[in-house]
This record gives sequence, C-alpha cells and structure tokens, in this order.
Amino acid sequence: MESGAERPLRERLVDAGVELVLAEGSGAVGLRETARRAGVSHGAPRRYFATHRELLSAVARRGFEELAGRFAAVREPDPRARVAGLARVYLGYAAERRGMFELMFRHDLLDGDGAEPAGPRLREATVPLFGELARLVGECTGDAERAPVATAALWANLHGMAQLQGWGSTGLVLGEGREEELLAAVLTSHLGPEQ
Amino acid sequence: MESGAERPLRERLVDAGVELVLAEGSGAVGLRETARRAGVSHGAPRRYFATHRELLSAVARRGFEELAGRFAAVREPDPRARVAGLARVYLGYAAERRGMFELMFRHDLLDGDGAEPAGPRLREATVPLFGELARLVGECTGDAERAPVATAALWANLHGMAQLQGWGSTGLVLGEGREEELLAAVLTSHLGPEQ
DNA sequence: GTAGCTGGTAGACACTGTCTGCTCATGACT
DNA sequence: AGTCATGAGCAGACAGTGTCTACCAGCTAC
Repeated sequence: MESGAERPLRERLVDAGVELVLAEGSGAVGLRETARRAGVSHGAPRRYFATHRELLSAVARRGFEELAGRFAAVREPDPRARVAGLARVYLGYAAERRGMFELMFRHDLLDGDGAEPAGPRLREATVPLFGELARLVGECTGDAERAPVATAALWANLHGMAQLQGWGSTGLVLGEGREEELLAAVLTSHLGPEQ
Repeated sequence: MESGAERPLRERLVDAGVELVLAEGSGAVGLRETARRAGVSHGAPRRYFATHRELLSAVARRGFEELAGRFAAVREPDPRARVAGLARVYLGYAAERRGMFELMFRHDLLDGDGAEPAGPRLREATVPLFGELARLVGECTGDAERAPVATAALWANLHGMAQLQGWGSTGLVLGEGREEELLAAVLTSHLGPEQ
C-alpha cells in the first residue's frame, strides 16, 4: 500500500532534512539523524551526500525551489502590484518556513563555492529573479538607468526585513503587527509614492 | 615578562573565541578548541561557561561591545552626515569582522532568549541605538511621527546590505565596488534627497 | 591546623562526521 | 548456465565534540 513507486532514498533523505530543519533548525540536520528519520542505516546517506555540507546544500536547494514556485505563482500584471506581491511572497516564505529560510542564506554551511562540478550554484539562482525585479522597478520609477541600484537597495531592504522579522526585532522596536505598514513604507521609499 | 597582571581566564577564553570566529567562522568556536588555544584543559571553560551557547553568547557580546565602541566614535554633528557615518560604521564592521558580525545575529546559537537572569539581553542592546537613529531620521525628514517606521525600514536596509555584501551578492548583481553608490541610494530613499 | 572555597585537571559517556569493508541483489556479457 | 561488475545499503571503527563527574592544588579564615 505504502506507495506504488517508492520515492528514491535521496529524495526521502532531503524530505527528512526539511522536516528537521523546520522543526529544530539547521543545527539539527545531521547525517545520522536524517538517516534515522528516513529509516536507513547511518552510512546510507553517504552514497548520495559525500559530506554533511552536501546534504545541507541539497536541503537548501529544495528551499530555493519552493521559493521559486511561490514566485512563479504571483500573477499580478501591474508592475507595482507585482513587486509588492513578490515582496510579500519573500517575507511570507521567511516567516512560514523560518528554518529553511535561514539555512538558505547560511553560505558558510553550503557548497556552491567549492567543488560540485555539475548542478547550478545556489547563489546564482537568484540572478534571474533580480533581473525581473530590476525590470519591474524600472517600470515603476520610469528610470531604467538607476534601476539596478534601486533594485539592489530594495532587495537588501526586503532581505533585512525578513531577517529582523524572523527574530522579532521588528516587534521589539516598532510594536507588534506593523509589518504591512513597514512594507508599504519600504516600497514607497524605493519606488516612489503610489500611483 | 609575559604580562604584569595576567588577564583572567574568562577573558582569555573569549579572546580565543574571537580569534577563532574571525579566522574560521562560528562553527570553529568549540569549548575544547577554545580551551586549547587558551592553554588550559578541556574542562576548564566549564567553570565560566556552563554550556557551548554561553561561550558563543559571550563572544557575541564582545562583538556588540566592539560595535558600540565604533558607534560612539562617530562625531558628526549634522544629522544626515551622522546617519551616514553610523551606517558606514555598521557596514564597515560587518565587512572587517565578518565572522563576528555573523555570529552576533545567529540568534539560534545565542542565549538572551532563555535563562541568563543577570546580564542584559543581547538583542535589547540595540534598542537605544534605534532610539538615537529614530531621532536623527526625524530631524532629517522633518516628520517625527513617521520616524519610527522610516527608521525600521532604514535599519532593515542596512542590515540587508551588510548581509548581502558579506557573501558577495552585491558584487554578483551590481558589479564590484559600487557599495558607496548603493549606500547613497539607500540613504536618499529613506531620508529624501540630500540638502 | 583544619575546614571550606576557587580555579583548574582528568576521565568518562553519548553523540557526531567520516572512512572502510562487507553483503547481496540485479543485470550484462560470454 | 556461469561469471563478473555494479548499485545500494549495512555495520564497524576512529577521532573529535559537548557535557557530566570526581578529583586536587592552593588559598583564606577561623
């Protein structure tokens, strides 16, 4: 019954890693614990992940895929609404899947710098998204020349917001429940006033 | 010779931790390795740090002290120049002492949430600085009412920039050496055009 | 001079990542 | 059919880690 075609072990290990990172943070994602959760021996993961970092990288890559999926589901045609939608997706992902979000940006744990000949680098996966965002920002501000810098600024702002909201600093400093207001201010700052 | 009054072991352990975190990242700061660097037995740190997290927290606290010292050295009287100065200090610290900066915001590793009855919480140490920044932002924009939200936005922006610059994403997406330009754009976005 | 405290040593335990050798099924080739 | 190679997972070992515990050298105070 369990399932017609069994999911390959590699995927099951990443599944287990995702569960672990969401439940207990990236520190809990060990080779052995992951194997235990997947119901295999402690040495089994080694066939797919030569090292601890490779497992973590695979889990993080899963995160980037999830996030890309959410981005792809944003359908707003209007540039400004679209930027707002993408921003909300980003912040929403960071809030809902906190452990994943943190792991995804722990470059000290991840590969993508060294070795790994096949398979895209993790960081560079964000470049196309940056390109789309820059186009949208250009449309909003009507200044295509300054769009890259403005986009980098907006990008950094969103990333910082995600980070701060993640450890409650937004609430600490501003009072609870003012995220929407803050996001609106951020968008206005970088894109100019609405309409 | 070595030194007239010997530095207490607790401080020497934190020193060693700082060295380690700067040289090899927060993952390298272990109780045992730190003890080794300080030339004491592997159990010695336990007298001062009951747990690994406590050691890491002490190292992070040292970081906040360093950063506070740099902030205190900013002398610009003009509000806008002062904000710019503080921002440069923040980004400069993140760049020069990367490992420390990363550790300081790894709330999953640090205490300050649980236990630790005496001694100020780490996160809350940033609140007074936020207050000063909000005052300055209010002076720059002439809108004291919106200052808190504007300050939170700026704060998040700086933190995001520090993060992205730390792993080279700024360069990846914008080309190298455009940090000053980006900072200028960020300040303009949140404080309005210069003068 | 002896009791108690402070600051440190040393051994043990469970756990981790990594390495290595092993088993056993499957499938290809002769 | 028989052999061989390969893929996939198991199991044991090793060093290193955090944590716990017992122990001991000095010092101070009565």
